[in-house]
Amino acid sequence: MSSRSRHPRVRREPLTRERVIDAAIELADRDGLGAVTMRRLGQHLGVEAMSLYKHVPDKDAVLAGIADKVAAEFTLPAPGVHWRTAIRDSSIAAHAVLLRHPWAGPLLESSLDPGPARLAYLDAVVGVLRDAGFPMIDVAHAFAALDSHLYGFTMQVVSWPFDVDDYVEVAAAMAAGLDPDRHPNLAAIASAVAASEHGVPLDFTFGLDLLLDGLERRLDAPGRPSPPGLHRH
Amino acid sequence: MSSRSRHPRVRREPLTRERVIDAAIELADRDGLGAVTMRRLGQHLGVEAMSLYKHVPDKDAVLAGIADKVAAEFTLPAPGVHWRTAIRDSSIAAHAVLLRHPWAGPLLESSLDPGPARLAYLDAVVGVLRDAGFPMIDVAHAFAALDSHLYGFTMQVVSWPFDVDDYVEVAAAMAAGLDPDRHPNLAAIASAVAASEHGVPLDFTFGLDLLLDGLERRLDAPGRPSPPGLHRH
DNA sequence: CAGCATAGGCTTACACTGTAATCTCGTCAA
DNA sequence: TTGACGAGATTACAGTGTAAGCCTATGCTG
Repeated sequence: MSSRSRHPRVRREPLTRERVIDAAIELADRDGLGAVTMRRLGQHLGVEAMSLYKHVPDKDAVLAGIADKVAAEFTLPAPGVHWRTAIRDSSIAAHAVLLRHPWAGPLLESSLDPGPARLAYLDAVVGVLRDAGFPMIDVAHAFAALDSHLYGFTMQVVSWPFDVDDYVEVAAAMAAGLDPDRHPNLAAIASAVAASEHGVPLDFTFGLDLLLDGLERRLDAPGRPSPPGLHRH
Repeated sequence: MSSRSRHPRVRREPLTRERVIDAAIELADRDGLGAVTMRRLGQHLGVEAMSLYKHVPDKDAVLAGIADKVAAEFTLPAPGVHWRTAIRDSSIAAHAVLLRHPWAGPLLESSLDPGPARLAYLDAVVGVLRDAGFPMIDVAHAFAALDSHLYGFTMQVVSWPFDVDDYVEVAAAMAAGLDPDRHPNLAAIASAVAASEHGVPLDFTFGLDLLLDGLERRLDAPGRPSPPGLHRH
């Protein structure tokens, strides 16, 4: 029986960096990153805004904190599996996480010094590529390309504010709004999407597999300065 | 001689949406997007903040305006050239433009309704892919992948606040700051980069060519549901 | 030429942001 | 019991976007 329970006064759970950051994630998930305000954050925790500063140096620290907590949701590439499978699966999982927290992409990609969770993820992916036998320079290149696809593609999808299921409907509206004389190709693609029942054409794995194919081929044909021919046009 | 010149009173050039947006671009290029403030923008134009609202509905319109003006700097894919060359060149050019305006990437990628310049670019790229003979669904996929790489990669590079030339130096500092026990692979790659004289390893064309290779192969081997085998692991 | 509507700038004001400085008070060690 | 400390509250300030209204030189109309 701690001294706390001896006092009948209702004492709310003490504030913590952890609790602050969790609350911030809730807020961001529910109302968007713009809703994460020191005052609203405090209000969400039943506390004045300035009290947060006892547990967090400033707002940037909150943002870095929630970014790294999202990175902690990433699944590390599985060890002992073919490098391609490991990377493919972890990339898809990371993409799914970023879709759950649509506000996190820019925070993660542009953070100058990554938090521990992101560092762990980076190290694991780089490790898989190294073990696969890629030369160091290719590891750097491959990693940059994979990460670019992850964040670039996710941001693209996220900027669609609509539910993924309404995709066909949105495409129809877009097709109707486009002038077919001025933008014939966009109109064509929009109406093609609108007419299809194929569901959502925004497939993360398309570009991912393109990259992985190229990397695999590069690994099989070493000495070649780049994928077969055609490098400079 | 217009009536204007008859008056000796120094009359500053009248405000314009165009002039507002140009000034905003100057501000953003010089001091970052965060410096683009209605008040500072007005100050830059010798005018009170509220006067801007006579030419622009709100700040979002300014942001959309400067985003599209950046898109207007893109080089459209050249017509009458092999599709791969056209896309490759225009992508590289777009990447260069985004490096000149490091703040523009997120604005362009996440703008809900693109401005005319961006629409023209999108239409041109989609047109090249269509003419190349890609089936419609692949056009959508290919475009998404290429755009993801463009913005994803650019954002990655841009978040490095250092001059590109100091890259080796930065890598050395990073290698020194990393715990080789906790992050052996990152430490290895950082020190490898630091030790090499290969200049900057962040090469936009690496991932780009990976994607283009895959697309080309896909075009040559139709009927195949995806690049050779290995699609699902 | 007289008069007036209007466009294009200015002033003020308000709600909201991050955060520095200070104050209060309950808890715990000596 | 005292005294220090630490967590929360209060107040205050500079800066943000922008709504509402004012003021005046311009240019059109009679």
